[in-house]
Amino acid sequence: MPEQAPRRQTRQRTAVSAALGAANEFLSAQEIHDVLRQQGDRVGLTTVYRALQTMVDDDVVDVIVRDDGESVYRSCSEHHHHHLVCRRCRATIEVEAPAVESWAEEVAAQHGFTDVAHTVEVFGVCPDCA
Amino acid sequence: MPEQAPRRQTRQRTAVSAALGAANEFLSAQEIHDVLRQQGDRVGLTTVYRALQTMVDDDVVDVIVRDDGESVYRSCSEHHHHHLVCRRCRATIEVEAPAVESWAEEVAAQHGFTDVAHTVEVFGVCPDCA
DNA sequence: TTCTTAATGGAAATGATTGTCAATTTCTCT
DNA sequence: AGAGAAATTGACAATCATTTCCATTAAGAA
Repeated sequence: MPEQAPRRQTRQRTAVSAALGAANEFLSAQEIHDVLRQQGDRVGLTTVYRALQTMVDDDVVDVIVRDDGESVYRSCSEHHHHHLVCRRCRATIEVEAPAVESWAEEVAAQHGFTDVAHTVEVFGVCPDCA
Repeated sequence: MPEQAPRRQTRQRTAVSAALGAANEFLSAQEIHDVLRQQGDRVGLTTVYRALQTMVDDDVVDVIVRDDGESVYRSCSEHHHHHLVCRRCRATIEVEAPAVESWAEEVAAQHGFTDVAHTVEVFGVCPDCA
């Protein structure tokens, strides 16, 4: 199952990766593009989108689609996890959800569903913003 | 907290509501618009969007944003619940998630988060489609 | 170094959703 | 029933994130 896609190391991809690594929150493609520009890294917006997409495919970056439909990205650890996100400052904490994992399996099984996946995001206001 | 917005009963709103009630799956605004048109109900697309929005505000309709960023709607029961959705035929089942509720509270509290909310959706392939 | 092909990026296209605003309709009040 | 204020409608234009195009550039293997 290891789908080995050719992936060349370019200045642009490195830049996107670095920007994402420096941030501790979810950023949109456009925000990343702005950050890079302010640093003097000239990278096409299209390229930013493409870089993010490949990183998502490679499972080194997480995506969530916000309520307004915009996608936001964040570099992540490899193992399965979920997020606790501050709706004010956007600070993000990765959390484990063993209870949820088993619950999802169970509910799905109960109804005869297979090939199960799930999305879980928790939103709130962090201590600093409260 | 009861925000009593004036809501007039119109042919269009009734039509959207009925279409949504008849379906047992999440439909996009455009799909609802198509369904109505095929029934001979001539309703403007803009109006469909607005009707759905008010219904969401009134908590009689659920929305979820799909991975591609498109919003899909479904009439729902009043109480808090989550969804088990077939990724093939889109059939949807409302499920309770007591374990998840408490887990979310707990995790949020652990990190000092307040004003907590969460989203949970489970996807899979239903028995009929498997 | 040369070659093959992935990667880039600016501009144009796409597609869902929202804004505009004049015309229409609901519903309350008389 | 009639009048009138305010909500609603709908065709079209405008937004805006994301994608497509495609000619140019650059990465990495030979």
